[in-house]
Amino acid sequence: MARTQEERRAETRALLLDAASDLFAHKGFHATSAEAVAAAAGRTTGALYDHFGGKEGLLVALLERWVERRIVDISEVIEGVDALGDRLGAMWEGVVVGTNGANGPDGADGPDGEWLLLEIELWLHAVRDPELGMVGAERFGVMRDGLAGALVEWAERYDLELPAGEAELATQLIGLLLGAAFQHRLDPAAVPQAAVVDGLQRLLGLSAPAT
Amino acid sequence: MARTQEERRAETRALLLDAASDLFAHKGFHATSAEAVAAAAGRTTGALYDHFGGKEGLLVALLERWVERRIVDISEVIEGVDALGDRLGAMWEGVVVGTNGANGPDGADGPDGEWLLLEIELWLHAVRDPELGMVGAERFGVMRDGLAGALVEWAERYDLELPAGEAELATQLIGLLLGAAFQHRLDPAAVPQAAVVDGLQRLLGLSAPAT
DNA sequence: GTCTATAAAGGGATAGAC
DNA sequence: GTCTATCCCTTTATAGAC
Repeated sequence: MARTQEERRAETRALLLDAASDLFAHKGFHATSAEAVAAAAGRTTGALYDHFGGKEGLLVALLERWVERRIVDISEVIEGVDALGDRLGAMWEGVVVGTNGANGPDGADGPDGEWLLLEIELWLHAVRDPELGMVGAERFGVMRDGLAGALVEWAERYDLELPAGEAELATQLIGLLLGAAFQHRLDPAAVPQAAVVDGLQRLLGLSAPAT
Repeated sequence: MARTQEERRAETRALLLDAASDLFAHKGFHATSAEAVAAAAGRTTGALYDHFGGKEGLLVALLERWVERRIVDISEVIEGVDALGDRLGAMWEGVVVGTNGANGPDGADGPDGEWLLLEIELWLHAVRDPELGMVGAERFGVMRDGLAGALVEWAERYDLELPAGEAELATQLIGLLLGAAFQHRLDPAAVPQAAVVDGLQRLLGLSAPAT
């Protein structure tokens, strides 16, 4: 019954990270107090300092986790292409409605697009701090590589010719997804899913040629 | 010689706004103290509170200014199209290397891409606060409309057919520009100008068709 | 209209109890 | 391993001088 110390410690760590993930996304790093994070996690600041050494440590841990997250999803989507439009649509849904890592062992949470919020929050910190910047650069590198690889496989399987190098294409697709999500968040009606999917297809050279 | 009170007041206001623009971009809103803004502007907090009522007021003022900025540039660029690639390249340069409003009457400043930093910083605040969110939505609406109008003119003048509605195209072009800039900031080498211009052209239906 | 001095609050970090 | 209590610093905001 009684879990080991190690299990309990791991759980506390996870709870703190998830709480921080939520709060940093919704309120921002500086506007979130260490105590608020601890409280949201059902722990106290003592535990937080023991695990992460401070608020900054929490941010670094999130950044490291950041590198791994959502990469699988974004390239998996391309994989089994039946109707490309549907798949690209799902990809877009994932970006817009995406939750961050807060959905731990215990299931659903974070219905809104908090993924994007955390993404931007972490990006800002990565850009402002050279140390963290390298981590951020790595993250996007991994994302691009993953998507680029998926594009190559996809092109081979269906014997299609990519309109540009796969690395360049990956950069553009991710760019459009992010930039569209950016606008969508402020004004969803102005960025319908069809517009995004349409743009992605055009980038892939799949548009219906003009009349 | 002695300027009127009104002139001096306007100058103080401008100095404070420019200083806030810089600091909010580079350090973030919450990490910047009101006193730091005042000091950077060569004034004191007393003046700041008199003009803006507090740090929050400074943010709101910046957001309002935000709506107007950079819109002209982004659509002007499309206007006199000789070599489209060059123009799109200039557009990209403007986004990446762009300074914010800190280049007041006195000339050059802000060599790096602080425009993007402020853009993201303000976006985050706009997204988190419904009140500010409407201002942000307006900003992007105006940007899109401006670019959409320019696209229509451009298509008519050169008798080209746009591959999608001008509103949709504007959304996509701005999206790609932002998303690419986003990646570029963390890893410039991974996002060469050619890749961005190439993507923009493909979105405009101007790519060399696949073999 | 702007500055100086100060009050009041909030948050990060630590030490020691349990 | 986690919690409680506390110290100290920073920051916001104001009140009154110039």
